[in-house]
Amino acid sequence: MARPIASDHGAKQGDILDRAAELFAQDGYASASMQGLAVACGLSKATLYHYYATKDALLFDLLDRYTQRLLALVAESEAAAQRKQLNDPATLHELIRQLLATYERAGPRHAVLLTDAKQLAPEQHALITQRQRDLVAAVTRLLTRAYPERATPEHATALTMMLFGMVNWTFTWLKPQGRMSYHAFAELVIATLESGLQGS
Amino acid sequence: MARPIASDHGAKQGDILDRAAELFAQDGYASASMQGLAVACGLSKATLYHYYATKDALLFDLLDRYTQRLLALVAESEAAAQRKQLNDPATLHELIRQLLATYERAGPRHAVLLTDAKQLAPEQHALITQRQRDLVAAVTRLLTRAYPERATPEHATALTMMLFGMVNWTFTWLKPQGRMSYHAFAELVIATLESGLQGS
DNA sequence: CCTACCGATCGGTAGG
DNA sequence: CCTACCGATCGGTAGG
Repeated sequence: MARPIASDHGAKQGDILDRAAELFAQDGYASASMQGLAVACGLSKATLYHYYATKDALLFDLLDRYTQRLLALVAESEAAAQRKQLNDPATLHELIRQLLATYERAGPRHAVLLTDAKQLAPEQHALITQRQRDLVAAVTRLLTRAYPERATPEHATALTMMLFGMVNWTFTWLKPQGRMSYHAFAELVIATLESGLQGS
Repeated sequence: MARPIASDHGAKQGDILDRAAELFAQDGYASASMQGLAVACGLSKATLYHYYATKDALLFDLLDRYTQRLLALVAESEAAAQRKQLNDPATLHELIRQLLATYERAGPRHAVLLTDAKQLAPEQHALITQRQRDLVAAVTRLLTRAYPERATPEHATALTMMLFGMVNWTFTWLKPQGRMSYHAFAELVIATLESGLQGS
């Protein structure tokens, strides 16, 4: 009978991914060494290689899980909006709040997604890119329903990318425990979508 | 008597920086090799090292020049606005058009600035970071004058970063020669700042 | 402007 | 025979 996998195998992988996200976000994937990651995890390099066969496999698992989580947020937000019987604009606003709440806890992962996905092998890179396209398509759908007059077929994608810009750019400047909270910033984004920056 | 510097020394440096921006943007600074850059430039590696003493010095020159250019845009836009006797919102809109027109031709440089500045030595990194802070401060000033009711002291920085998000994020999706032009996108950003996404 | 080559360090794997 | 791990070192390649 084969010996079962240690019960904390998955938990240790999760620990490694947390450390890797921090290290890769700080130094860049290519510059970060597996030796450095092993030390950060309190493991020997050989033990680290027990959990991930290659450095690439580690990066892929990190981005695979994270992009799946982001896609799941869309479904969750739509479900929550239906439960609360929200209208279309309110459903989009709910997703914006959920996205920023996620970014608040996933800053390093988001930085790695944006800067290091291109370091993956072409096939793996394509899979992650497709996930991001699916996310954009889902948000475009919500935004088209929320603001049908402005989000014409001609402009819907550009407006979606404008929204992703506002929200995703936070990884460069917004910090948990900073003066401006992620929650307050979400409301600022929503208010700007609603009526722009002119005084009321 | 010291041998004079070749008259095309500066021009060749410019060529190298153009190729380096493309290569670094594509592969990442750490993963791109000086050998690969030399080949892309049609030079031997030794000749490349004639123009830049180290790989770091090349990256620094690239980002030093580019951030200086971005800062100069603010001064130029303000001068142009004064010449045309534009009001405060129109002055900010002029800068948004100028920024996007610059990004249209500097896509690779912008990608390198956003992803690889952290690879510089701490002192050089600090200088580039300060340039970006100066740029943010200048835009915050324009935005506060343009939209004084919304851009309160409490919210001005966050709104500025929201604007930078919309505009800077283009490096991930907007392409010269694509369906949506940089000029059209600038107008979309301006319209959103003016009145949001609700139908008029 | 080239070929030849260095000291250092990388990702990944061996035996036990 | 398995797993979970260690100390040591491999071949290959980077910047210079």
